[in-house]
Amino acid sequence: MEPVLRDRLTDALLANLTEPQAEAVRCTDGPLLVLAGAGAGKTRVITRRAAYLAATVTRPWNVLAITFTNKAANEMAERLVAMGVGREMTVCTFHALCARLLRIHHGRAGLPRDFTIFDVADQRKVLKEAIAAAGLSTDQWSPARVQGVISQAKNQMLTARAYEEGAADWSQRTVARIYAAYEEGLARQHGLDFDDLLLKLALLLRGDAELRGEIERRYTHVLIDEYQDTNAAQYEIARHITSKNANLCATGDPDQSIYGWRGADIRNILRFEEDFPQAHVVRLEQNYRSTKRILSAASHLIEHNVERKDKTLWTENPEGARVRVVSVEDAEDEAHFIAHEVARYRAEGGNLADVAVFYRLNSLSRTIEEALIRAGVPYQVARGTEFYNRKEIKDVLAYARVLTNPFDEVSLTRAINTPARGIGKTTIDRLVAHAQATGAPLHAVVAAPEQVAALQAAAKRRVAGFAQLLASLAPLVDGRPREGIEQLVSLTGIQAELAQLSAHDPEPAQNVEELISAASAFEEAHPDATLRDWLEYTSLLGDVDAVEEDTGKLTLMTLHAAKGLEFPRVYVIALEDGMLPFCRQEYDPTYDEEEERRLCFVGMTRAKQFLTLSHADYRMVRGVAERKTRSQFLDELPRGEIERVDGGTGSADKGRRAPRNRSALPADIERWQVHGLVRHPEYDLGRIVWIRLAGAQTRVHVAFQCGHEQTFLLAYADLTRVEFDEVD
DNA sequence: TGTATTTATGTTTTT
DNA sequence: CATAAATACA
Repeated sequence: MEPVLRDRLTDALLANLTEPQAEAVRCTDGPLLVLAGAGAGKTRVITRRAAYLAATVTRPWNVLAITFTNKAANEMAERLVAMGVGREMTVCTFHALCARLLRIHHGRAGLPRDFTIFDVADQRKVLKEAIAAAGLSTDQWSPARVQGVISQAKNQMLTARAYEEGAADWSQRTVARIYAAYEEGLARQHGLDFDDLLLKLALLLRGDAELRGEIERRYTHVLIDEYQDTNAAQYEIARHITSKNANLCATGDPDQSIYGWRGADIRNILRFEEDFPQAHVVRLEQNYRSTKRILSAASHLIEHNVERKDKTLWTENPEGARVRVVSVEDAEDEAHFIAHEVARYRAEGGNLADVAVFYRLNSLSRTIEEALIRAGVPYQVARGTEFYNRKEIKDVLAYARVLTNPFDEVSLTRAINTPARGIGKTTIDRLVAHAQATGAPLHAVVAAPEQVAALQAAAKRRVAGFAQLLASLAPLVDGRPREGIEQLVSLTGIQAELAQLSAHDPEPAQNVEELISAASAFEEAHPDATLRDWLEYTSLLGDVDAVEEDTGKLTLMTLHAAKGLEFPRVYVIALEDGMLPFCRQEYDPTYDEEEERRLCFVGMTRAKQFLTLSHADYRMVRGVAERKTRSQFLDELPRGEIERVDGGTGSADKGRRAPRNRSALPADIERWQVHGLVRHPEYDLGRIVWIRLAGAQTRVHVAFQCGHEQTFLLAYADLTRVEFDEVD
């Protein structure tokens, strides 16, 4: 770059920054920790810093910037282009970086070239097989739970072997067996799960000094955003790729650490100065986002955390309106209140893109969505992965995946009978059995069904037909994404089937069309990408990545997804005990009150102008109305900044709400016992076989005299207890 | 074999 | 409530 041009660029990059911000941009040598409070302009600073590095001490391709979401990466990359830095800088998430490096260095990592990334559903299938293979039952070993344990282990850098060595009791030793079988299943299918991406790269770097050197020469300067949410594997990767240059810039905020449940270790950021004794630390504590009142409310809340580095956010922004705490009777009223207020805002000329609703649980969006539809308010939900979980989309992608990686049995067994071509469970079981017996990969058995003695002639013919279809589709994976998907949809017969279905249900066909558009859009953004590349891209997509800007729509998302975003008008709903802070049971061992508080803090600090917090007296949870008390967090807010609002009761149209006193446990619940007698209007007398006490979820299993047996949700069941002396 | 219906069962949050 | 698995039926 010409010196004159360069000076002009660096001047521009330092313009309009406060002194600490400019310091974070200018400090190019050695480790740097930027402790940036919420709304302190962190994104702006790191983007400028990346550009500044590229303009002064190094070249764009020597800079690696790691963000938390793909969306953040794309936005940063775009801004860099606008600043004249070009597209050569590496800006991506940890997971994308790992996928890329493992792909390039698959040989050194001991991975097959064609490995694919398994999503949670695929993982679940492999895990179920692993549980069966270990001779265990899924009743006792819930796949969901084991999946969680294995994921946690991988995040802590524990391989199956290491986990087994550390197993302290019988239960852990059993999980170790399942873990080992699961790894075997994944390896056989050439699959990596999300956690593997991090784990495998960390292990590769740990044992390969040459590769470390190579990467360090390539990336002389590394930036990692949201450092407070890195886990052990990410931490190790970060250390490995920066140990020599030590040009690591970590940015983050301990008060916004909200991924502890996923293995994120807040200590990674807290010990940065120990890891790098020569580290320079910059604190950004001036908030440019929120009004004084919003900031004050959020600050008061977070100060209730005990394990916390002291930090005081301040702002020169106006005082603003008070933070509202809205009380309503139930979720319908809450939704009605928000929908109508937003509709009014829109009618008065407001832009819906200014408005966001945050909640702790995805399931809470439904009531809000219904109210918004009724009020005619357009909205988008940050749930990108949901699209890719639809049956018809998975069907199409199963083909793409099996073509990319023939060893992928999850996709192979899905594609083999979609659309239905008479290859059912029995046939598949026989193919699998043959593969197991001979040790041949399943795809090879499918390609040569005539060798499977157990198969009937007709079945052999059908399987051979499918194998032929696959072979004819094979070239598509190295072609263009859009054309590949189009060909695939048409040649497999999926298109024809969906077209036929369209009269009854047009959605699947539309979704497939949307998938083709998505492939098309990717193609435009990445002119030389193949179907294979697109597949990898889709498997790394997250929920927030689907959020579009300037759509003129209101945005709904979880509090977790909201991190890093900002909106002029924010609603945080369901601030109730057990919802936010969220807690499944009294004795929930994973409960972390401080993390829940940080989550609430993150939500509140997204708001620029107006912040509304709401709570309801009743809320339906899993189909049962539950009495709720207001969240303790509401009582931790400063009285002076709060305005209490009665959201009105019964304002919503609750037409089909059950009028009877359903969902109440019988008053004499403590006298119900096993072997006790009960009466039911239909089945009459019965004896209680077992009782599972679980609050509103309490279930009883009754064996009736008539021979009928049934489990009841006690709150709903029309059962009455019968004393012995009432019986004839 | 494939589809429709019933029934059991379970849970945050995400790359 | 919502989904997945199990079962009944065409």
